[in-house]
Amino acid sequence: MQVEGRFGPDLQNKESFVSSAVSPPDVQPALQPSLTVAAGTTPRAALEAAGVDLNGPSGAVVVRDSAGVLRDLDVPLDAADEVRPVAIDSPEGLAVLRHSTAHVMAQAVQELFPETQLGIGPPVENGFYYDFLPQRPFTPEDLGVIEKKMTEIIKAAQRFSRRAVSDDDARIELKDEKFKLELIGLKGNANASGNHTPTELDAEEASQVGGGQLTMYDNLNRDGSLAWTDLCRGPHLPTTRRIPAFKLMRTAAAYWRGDQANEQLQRIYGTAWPSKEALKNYLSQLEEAAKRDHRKLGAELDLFSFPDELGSGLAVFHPKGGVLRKEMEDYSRRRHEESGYEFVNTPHISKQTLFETSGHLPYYADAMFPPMEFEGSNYYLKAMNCPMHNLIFRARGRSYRELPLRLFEFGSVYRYEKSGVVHGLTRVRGMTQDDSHIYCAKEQMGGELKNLLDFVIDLLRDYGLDDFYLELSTRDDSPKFIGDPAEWEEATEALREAAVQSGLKLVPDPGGAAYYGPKISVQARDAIGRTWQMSTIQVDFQQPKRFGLEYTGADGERHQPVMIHRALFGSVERFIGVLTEHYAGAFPAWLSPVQVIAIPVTDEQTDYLFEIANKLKAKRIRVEVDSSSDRMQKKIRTAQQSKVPFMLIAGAQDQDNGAVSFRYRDGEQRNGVPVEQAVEEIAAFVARRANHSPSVADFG
RNA sequence: GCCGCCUUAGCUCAGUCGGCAGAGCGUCUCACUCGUAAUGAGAAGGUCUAGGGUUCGAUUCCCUAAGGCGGCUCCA
Repeated sequence: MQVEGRFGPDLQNKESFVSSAVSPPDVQPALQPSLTVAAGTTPRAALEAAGVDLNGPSGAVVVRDSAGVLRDLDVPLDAADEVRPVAIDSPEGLAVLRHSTAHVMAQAVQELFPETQLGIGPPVENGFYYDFLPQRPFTPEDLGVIEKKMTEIIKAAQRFSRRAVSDDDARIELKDEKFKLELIGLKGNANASGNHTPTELDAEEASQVGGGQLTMYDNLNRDGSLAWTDLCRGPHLPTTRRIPAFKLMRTAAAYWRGDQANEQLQRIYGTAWPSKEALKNYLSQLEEAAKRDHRKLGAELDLFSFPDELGSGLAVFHPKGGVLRKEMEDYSRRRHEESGYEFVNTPHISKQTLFETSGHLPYYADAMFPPMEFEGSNYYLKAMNCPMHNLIFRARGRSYRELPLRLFEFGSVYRYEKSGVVHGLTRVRGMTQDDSHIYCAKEQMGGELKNLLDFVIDLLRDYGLDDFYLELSTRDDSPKFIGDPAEWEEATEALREAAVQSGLKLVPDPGGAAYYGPKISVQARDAIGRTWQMSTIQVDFQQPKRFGLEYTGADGERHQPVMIHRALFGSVERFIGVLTEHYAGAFPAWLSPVQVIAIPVTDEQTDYLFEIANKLKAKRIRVEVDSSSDRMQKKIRTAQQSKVPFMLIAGAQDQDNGAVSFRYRDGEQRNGVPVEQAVEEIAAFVARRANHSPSVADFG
């Protein structure tokens, strides 16, 4: 169970991608037949007797016993049992492969850098890492040297040999490994005091020591001599020879046990695969992902940049990025208008007292830009819009007849993100949220949340994202969560109901709520399977209280409204980043900064194309005529690289016929289309907001 | 914020073991007028991220800062 946990949803909240591209989610490996292992014999013997493959790219590397525990092939079972082989290319087999490769890497590191202390070395999505405390940090050149040493170890076909040890013996054996000693101590604590101690091991640490009997894994040379040893729960590959393909990827720093207060270790990440080909595929998928990087495409397509003069995490949008942004916003505004939202505007700065009222200060002061002192008051750049929307609600008495009151704003906020976390458009210091706050009566909350979730999903689909799952973030018993538990319960249930009703997969996220209320977040998978957190919907009982928000009910009494926060894009910047990567820069025609490029075969057709361009412009199509002195082929290449959906090409023949020729983004062409028809086709395609690239098949 | 690496023309990158810097693409000019992914020739373009230090001399070595990249931590 713990093994599954390590590769399950807990990894999905990171924006680590490629995973699902490599191994599609929810694919179950074919169930292996079970085999009987006699008491005192090894699983290997049973597998060999049954003719199970133990060497190929799908060969078995460990077995799963009847209790669900993974076991080494060469460790005899105490009692007879039914086991199933676990193939190296199954999710669990891959984890074993990667964990064993991590051991080989640690062995190589300690051989090359004998003073190096060991941290932990678990498998992770697509690979593994091992944390070290070396004499000096690793350099990129070190990786090559370590890889070479690893190859030697793999060629030596060292056996992974399991050996049980007592805690005391382990302490003696590992007296020079302070981090391992700490893990042994933690394991002891966890056993003594049961669950949920503050020092509880996480899944990755548990893979080192396990919960009960400690075990060591000895790497034995073919002559039986000891090459290396590590404290480890196992299981492992039979021998290092069973590692078909690996590569060290990068070095990084990581805090011991993930805590900023602890010592910082040097981490090396690697990847390992059941075949050279699988490794190659993985690496080319990484390349594909790199090609889609919105930071790179943003520069290439002239969409946006991050001038140093502005400071880290502050983007400027160029004209082409501006068009994209405007189209996105325009459509969003229209949909909000149709769905009963009212548009408001609020300033970017405010006196300190507002954020005191809202409760954001002092909790979030260090995530806000420092205040400016002015006329005896401290002014803050706003990091959130909600307090200002609350003031709008409170500006006059409110009636139940006005509820739900839905206030919407493209609100710019500024957050003082730490320097190390700023990343392209997805993590910035200045952003515009498509922010909305909905005030409703408690009785309306359930229905409002359902409608809201439908609206959100529907709108995301219109932008071409169509693969979603939801995350329900709830409170745990941490003291950071404030408010009445009954209210939490009610809001959580309302969110859960809305989520269930949506029919989407729901992943629980206990403890992940905001301090003031539970939330649903919508995760979207992009074109190459990476998941991104998009929209969030949050229930808040706190701010209405703090701001004293109330409305007069049908009963003539004053009531406190429920407040729902929601942002759909998250931020406009981030959404543009995600869409850029989703479409690899080849945006849907309706969002494309330039929708049509007209290319004359010779200069003779330039004026003719300008006339056609005018007809398109009359239909609000964004069109450019390439009247440069380049040759036609070059213009086509340039247009292709700019990823415009439509190229219109005209030569003398087209001009004589009052026609024009199409070249679509996929390189397909359609010649001799009458001008009026061509204009209509383009305008119609853009108007219907199709998200796929236009091609011949669309216009038959 | 922490650790490591990086910063040379608009972009991608060479290069100088310390002696006034180079390519391709892009830009501009001229010629070519061509039917679906690069016509040819020429020109312009750099205080080598910034500040300080060492040195006869620093883009190169050292220090500091800024920005970027990869992680960690964080993400209301």
